[in-house]
This record gives sequence, C-alpha cells and structure tokens, in this order.
Amino acid sequence: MARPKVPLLSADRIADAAIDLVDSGAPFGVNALARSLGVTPSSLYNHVDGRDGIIELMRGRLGRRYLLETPGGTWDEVVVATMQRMRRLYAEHPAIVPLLVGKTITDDTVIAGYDSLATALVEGGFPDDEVLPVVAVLDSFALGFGLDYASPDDIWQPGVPTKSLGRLIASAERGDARSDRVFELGLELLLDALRLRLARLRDD
Amino acid sequence: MARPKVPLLSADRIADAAIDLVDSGAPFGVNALARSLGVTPSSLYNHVDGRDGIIELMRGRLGRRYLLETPGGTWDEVVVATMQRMRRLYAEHPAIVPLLVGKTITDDTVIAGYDSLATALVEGGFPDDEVLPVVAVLDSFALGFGLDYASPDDIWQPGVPTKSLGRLIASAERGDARSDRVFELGLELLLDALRLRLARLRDD
DNA sequence: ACCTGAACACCGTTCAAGT
DNA sequence: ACCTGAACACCGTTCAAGT
Repeated sequence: MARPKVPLLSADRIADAAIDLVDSGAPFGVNALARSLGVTPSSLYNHVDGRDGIIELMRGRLGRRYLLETPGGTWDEVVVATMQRMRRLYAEHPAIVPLLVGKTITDDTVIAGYDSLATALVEGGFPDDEVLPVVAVLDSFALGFGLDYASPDDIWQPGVPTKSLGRLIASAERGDARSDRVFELGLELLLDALRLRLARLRDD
Repeated sequence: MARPKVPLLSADRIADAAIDLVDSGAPFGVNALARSLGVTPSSLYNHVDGRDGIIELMRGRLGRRYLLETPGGTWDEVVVATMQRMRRLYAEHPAIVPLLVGKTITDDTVIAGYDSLATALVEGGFPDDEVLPVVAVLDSFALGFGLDYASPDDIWQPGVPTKSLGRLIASAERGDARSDRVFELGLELLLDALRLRLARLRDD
C-alpha cells in the first residue's frame, strides 16, 4: 500500500482506538493497537511518540471528553462537580487508570481541570499554602477510587479466618455499586472535613 | 552448575531481591531480577509463580515488614497507626506501588491489617454496612498518596498559562516534604470527618 | 529438587524502501 | 508525508537435560 492519499491514521484516531482496546479488556500494547487499527505497528510511529506517548494521548482525549467545561459556583460545588466528572471518567474507563498512574501530566485540558479546582479553593478562602495539598488529597482520593473501579470484584481474598473482614465482605455490595458507594462516602467525608477546616480557619 | 547442594534461591530471597531491584529505580522484570540474583531467568520458576507471583510475594514481604504487629487502642488510634505504617511502606518503597495496584490481595499479613482496621471500626461504633466502605476509602486514599510518593516531582507540567496552578506550584514544597504534607493533611481531614460522622450517628 | 541452556511467541522501536 | 516489512534487542515462560 505504501502511502495512501488520505492518511489512515491520526493522533486522535490512535487515541480513540487505544481507549476502545483497553476498554474491551485486552491488555494495552502497541502491537495489539496496530492490529485493531488494521495497520502495521511501525505505522503508528509516524503519528505518535511511542507507547508512553499513546498513553498521554489517551489521557488528553479522555480529559477533553469528561473535563472540558470547567464548572462554576462556590468552591464546594466546583469540588463536587470536578470529582463527579473524574468518577464518571474512571467508572466508564476503569482499565485505563492503572496506565495513567505515576506519569507526569502535560495535557492542557487536564491541567485546566486542576487549575479550576485550585482557583475555586483559593477564592473559597483556603490559604495559599494549603490549596495544592488539598488538590493533591482530592487527586489521591480520585485516583484511589479510580483504581477501585478497576479492581477485581474480590479485592481481598482472605485465606485465613478473620475477625470482621470475612463477615463484612459476605454481606457487602459488589462491583460498581460498591465502588459508587465508596466514592459517595469518600466525597462526603472529604467535603465535611474541608468545610469544617475552612470554618475553623475563619474563626482564628 | 546444575543443582547445587544448598539452593541458591528461595521465595523470600527472590522477593527481597525484587524489592531491592525496584527500589534501585530499575524497571521490574524477571530477566533483570534473575541477573541481580546471579541466576538464569528460568531458575526462578522453580520457586515462584511467574511475574505476577513475584509481585504478590513482594506485597507479602513488605506487609510482614511494615504491618505485622496489629495496633491496638481506640478506633481512631488504630486508623492513624495503620495509615502511618502504610505511609512508611509507600514512602520507603514508592516505585513498588504501581506494581501492586489492581491485583487481588491474598497475602495473610496484609489481609490481617485490613481486618484489624475493620474490627476497630466495628468496635468503634460504625454500622456494619459502612465499615467496608470506610476501609475502602482509607485504602483508596492510602493508595493515592502511595502513588503520590511514586510520582515524578512535577506531577503537573502546565504548558499553558493558568489562573492559580502555576503560581501555587512555584511556591510549593517538593519531593517527600510535599508528599508528607499531603498525607498529614489527608489523614487529618479523614479523621475529622469520621469523628463527625460517628457523632452524628450517635445523635440519631 | 533445583539449576542451566535452548527454544518460543511476543514486545516496543528503528529504519531503509516504496509511493 | 505516510505506510510497509525486515530487523533488533528484549520480554516472560516452557521444557528437556544434567546433577
């Protein structure tokens, strides 16, 4: 075939196919990705900076789908809206989360999401030196529950008698219902705590 | 060499070498691990169930190092003690965290750690159907900040002007000091929120 | 029982060749 | 500019052979 008149590939098309691939449950890999695009692995290198580059493209693509319009309102409304968007992103693309962890974020849309969160906290009255830690806490928690959605249904498999865990696991919800509940509870706890903290800061 | 009179390898020795390997900053792999043990890759398969098996061994080994003695005291003391142990584990072995995520936990010591947490919450007065979600929230957060320790110093690299993020990043702490602060803040927030929640539950 | 060495299928990446 | 196909170094895993 050599060079076609109209390109078969583009960064966006590659990112979309990569997202579909991982969502389908297949392990991520550039060979598998090329196959799903009906193309040779080496073709991808005309558009994309290797495996890690593709992952960063996926992050950006998802960012644009889920985090594009920055939410407005009071600081806690912004926190809730942002966290819920991330929840949707992670819940609908859980298998992608493990690929994203521990890599520097450069995508503008994703950066903008964190920026709007930080700005809301600043305007809400949190002191400058506390805003980034709060954002990081929220981010840690978001990532944590993202991984929760990605986790196997049985996170814990006790091979030995337990005092409480076995009994609680037996009667617990499973799957997305469990992850949803964890998210709701965690967000509520964090918001309560942040409101309390802000109130205390004001009293001083 | 064939079979030596005294075995060169054991599951524990392999796990320790694997931990050292990852701690040294090298990417984890069974070939590299075998090399660091002065042994052929195929030798490992006499002791260990492949790559994933080695990772689960690392989890267990670290669990035994960091989570062995179950803490006592009131529920919030148990929470603090458990979280601080996990913090130490993650802070001292950050590069291992990404390997552990999203895999089912079967190691007894680690299970026992979660069990003692769950038991403390039950005895502290949290309702049965809320204990596991609380444990999961704590776990999500622990994993999140574990990944924070594992993250590059610049998690965010804004390529575009930001309203707040750029300015805050410039004046923020870095490295472990930043991660420590995130952990302290997050733990404090979660404890405040949990105490508040328990008090409300008692009022009803 | 425990190690080696050869072999296998697969991985990500590079690069000359073709249009 | 964009795709192919060959090539490369490397990956995890299996297995017969040796003691």
